[in-house]
Amino acid sequence: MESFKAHLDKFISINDEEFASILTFFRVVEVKKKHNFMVDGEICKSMYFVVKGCLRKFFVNEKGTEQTTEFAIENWWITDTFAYERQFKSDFCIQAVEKSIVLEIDLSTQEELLRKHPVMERYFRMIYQRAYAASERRIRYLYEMTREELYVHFSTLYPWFIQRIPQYLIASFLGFTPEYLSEIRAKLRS
Amino acid sequence: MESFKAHLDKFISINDEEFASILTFFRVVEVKKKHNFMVDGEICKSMYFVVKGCLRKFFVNEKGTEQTTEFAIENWWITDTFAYERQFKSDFCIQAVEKSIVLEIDLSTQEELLRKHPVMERYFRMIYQRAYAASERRIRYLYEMTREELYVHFSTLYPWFIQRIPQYLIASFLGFTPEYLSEIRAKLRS
DNA sequence: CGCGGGTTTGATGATGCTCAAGCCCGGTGG
DNA sequence: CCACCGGGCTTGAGCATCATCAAACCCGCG
Repeated sequence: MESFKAHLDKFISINDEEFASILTFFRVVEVKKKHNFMVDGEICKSMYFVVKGCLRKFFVNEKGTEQTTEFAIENWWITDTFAYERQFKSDFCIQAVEKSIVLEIDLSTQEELLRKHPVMERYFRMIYQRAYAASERRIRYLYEMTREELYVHFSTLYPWFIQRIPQYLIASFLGFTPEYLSEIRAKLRS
Repeated sequence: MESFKAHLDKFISINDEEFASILTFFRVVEVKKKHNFMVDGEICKSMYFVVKGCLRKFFVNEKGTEQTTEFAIENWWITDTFAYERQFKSDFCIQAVEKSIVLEIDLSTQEELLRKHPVMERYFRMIYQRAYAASERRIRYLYEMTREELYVHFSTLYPWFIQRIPQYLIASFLGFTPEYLSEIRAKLRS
């Protein structure tokens, strides 16, 4: 869990004992590809921090196809924030894209953690601030770019990610059909 | 500023002296319609809390039309979070849609505030968490719904807002042209 | 009364989806 | 080792959604 410590160090300063104590609030989970952390219709109990691997969040639209709205790779948190905060049923699923190692925490444990370690209040403030900022930009891109531009932008920004993830998930994340992605790629190739 | 106190009370508990002290970190700004709080290309120095009125954030796309990405009404914060956090140039503008009263705070003052009143760390954590959750849902809607559905959804959820704001801004916010909004409305009318 | 910003209408065309089919390739069982 | 899946990627035809452009209209306001 050194990578989690290194991650925390980017936002707050804690010593080793403190970190050890903080760690006790989390549960380490190792899962293989396609493992479901969360299923829609059930209470969103936990949030997940990716130590290694990759998760995705998706929903099933009225046509029955899975629509990916978020990926989480190393050092990212993922959950259905709205449902988590209120302990509601989620209408999302969270699934492992690869074999992954994840830290899990549930709401009451997190509250306990925040009480015992108020510095974590600052940590989560910064994490959410960052997440929100990313989200703001993402929304802008969705407004600003055509599907083709989205793909080009994404693949130049994260070429390694394109390699790592199957194309139909990329298409699903960018909000279009695999067929159309295929067309775009063909066009770019020529 | 009782409304700001009432707003804070929803998240944290503070007494009157504490609130008075907190208030000193903010600057109260009264502006009229069309006032520009932020202009693109300039450093994003502050964040803004709307006490009364309505602000919007927009950018100008390559065709020269303004694209609204966010509204802030009473009890909402608004800024270019990414640029604010890093004190970068913003590529957004923030403008008053109506005559408004706003609380302004800049980054170093906010840091000072957080140092003096650590409870505000918790407040902002919750604010960002909420904002992020809203953003997540928004992204889902953008994936899930057609433009027409977006409009119907928005106008049933916030009918009073539709009254309050000119249509071309609604269209801009929902990501389509005023012409198309007009068509949708005509269709719904019949 | 005329001006101008906002809304409406309609014709035309691009973008991106649907559906159906074929292809490629790695894995599995015989 | 080969035959055969079957999942994912590709191709193409046809179609819906939505943008563009131009024009008219409406109405509040100076």
